[in-house]
Parts: sequence; C-alpha cells; structure tokens
Amino acid sequence: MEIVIDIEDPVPLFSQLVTQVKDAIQNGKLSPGDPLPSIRQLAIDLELNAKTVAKAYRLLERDSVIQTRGYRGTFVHPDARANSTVDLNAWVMDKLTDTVAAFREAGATDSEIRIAFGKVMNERIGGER
Amino acid sequence: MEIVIDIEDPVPLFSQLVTQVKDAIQNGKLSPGDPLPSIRQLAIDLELNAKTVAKAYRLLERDSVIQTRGYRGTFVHPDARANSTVDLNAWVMDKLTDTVAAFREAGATDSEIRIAFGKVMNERIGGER
DNA sequence: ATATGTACCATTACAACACATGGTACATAT
DNA sequence: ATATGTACCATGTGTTGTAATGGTACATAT
Repeated sequence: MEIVIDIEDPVPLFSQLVTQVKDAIQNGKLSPGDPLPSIRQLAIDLELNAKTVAKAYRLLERDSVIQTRGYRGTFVHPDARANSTVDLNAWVMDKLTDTVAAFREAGATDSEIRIAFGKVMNERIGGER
Repeated sequence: MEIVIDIEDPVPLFSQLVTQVKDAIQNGKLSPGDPLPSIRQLAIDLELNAKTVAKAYRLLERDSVIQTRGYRGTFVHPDARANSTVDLNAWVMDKLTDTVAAFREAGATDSEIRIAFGKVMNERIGGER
C-alpha cells in the first residue's frame, strides 16, 4: 500500500488518506482482512499528526471500509470492496442539490438558505453528546 | 408607521426592518396601497445606510409584501396582509431540518454535511448572472 | 513494558461569509 | 432640477467552522 500525502493539495490531509485507502481497496492493493498500519505508525510514516490519521480511520470505519479491533489493530472490512464504492457523501450531495434547488425556485436567497442551514446545524435537538 | 431600529440588537438591521414592516401590516397600521417612505428618506429617518434599507425593501418585494413602482415610489402590496403571514424562511427551515435529520440518521458527520452543503451552494449550474 | 484504539484537554491558522458601510452612476419620470 | 429604484465599484468587521497541531490519559490485551 503506497500512500502519498500532498501538503500542497487543497484537499484536506485526512480526506486524501480516506480516498487513497478506498482506492487501494478497489484496485485490489488491499484485500478484506488485510491489516492496516496502526494510527501512530502511519502518522509517523506519512509525517502526519496521529489525530489526523485517527480522523481518517474513524470515517473509514463508519463507512465499514475498515474494522478496528481495539488493541489488535485495524483491518480491511470484509465488505470493504462494496462499501468503498458506496459514497455517503454523494448521496448527501444529491439530496442537498435537490433541496437547495427547490429553495432557490421558491425565491429564497442563497444568503437566506445559508443562514437557515446554519441554524439547523446548530440546533442540537434533545441532548446530544 | 413607527419603526424603531435597535443597533444593539443582534438581529441584523435589515431584518428588523423587514419584520417591523410586516408587523405594521398585520396590525393594520399599514394597509394595501399605502405608500412607503423612499429608500433614501427612510435611511435618513432611521439613521441607516440606504443600502441596508434597499436590502429590506428588496426582500419585502420578493415576498410580495410591498410593490415598487420605479420612480413613483414604493407601496404596500394588494395581498400584503396574506403574504406577510407566509414565512419563506420558516418553510426553508422546516425542509432543511428534515433533510439534515435524514443525513444524520444515515451516519453523516455534521462536518460532512456542511462540506456537502458548501459544495452545493457554490455550484452555479449553467450560467447564472 | 509495549502497543492498540479512543477520549478528553487545548491552540493556531485559515477561509468563507454576513452585515453594514461608502461612493458613483444610470434610466425613469415628475 | 429633483426624486424614484436599482446597479456597480469597493472596504472593514466580526463570526463561524474547518483543519491540523500538541499533550495527556484510559482500558484493553500481548
């Protein structure tokens, strides 16, 4: 697995890492069950902060692309191949695109939409940790 | 029509103005057809920048609460009473609240939702002025 | 001891955006 | 001339959120 992080790239570092892991899985360079470097080790290799790597791993696990087994390390998820194709963000984008289009059609200003969005995102419903 | 703008109020000035005009209409202090002060004049009276007043007027006209007749001035819209009840922002908020809730339920991070939103808002489809 | 993922404390830098301000200019019609 | 709404140029301020960094600590198990 060769991962290259470009500090100049406007794409966030953790995001580059997520993408490259998914790519490696789709290319077959990584297979289900394969072990991944530990957060700390990978941070050293890529000259990143461990937090940054941890963030990438957290997102990858949420998408069931990798699996963390506590002290045993991190491994490629059994369904990684399928799950690294499914793009949660794409689904979110599509939904949002439609919604925003409806707003604009209704005459709402981009500014108004942004403000409404900001309010919604800050509304912590009923006790979220 | 008595309008009072509070500079200390965290609510934006143009927004205070919009609200107060709508209120005046619902209270009957303003009736359909009534003339409104010119942008420049109202700016002087309220000690606001003309741009700020213009912004409020623009939004009010978009909601068909007032009507601008060019050089003839600005007047309360015939359907102002009904239209000042309809709250476009409330509708936008509701829709967005549902949409965002669905995203969160799907496991999306708030950060991801924000990023997706940012992308959607910056996508200027096909030649917008 | 050593290593795993994870959780908290925190700060810094940076970008995007809203709000409000100022000035100037235009076509419109009185 | 005077006034209307509107459009463009622009700047400054403050807020918000992201991204990335650092340090410390924990329970887990080898």
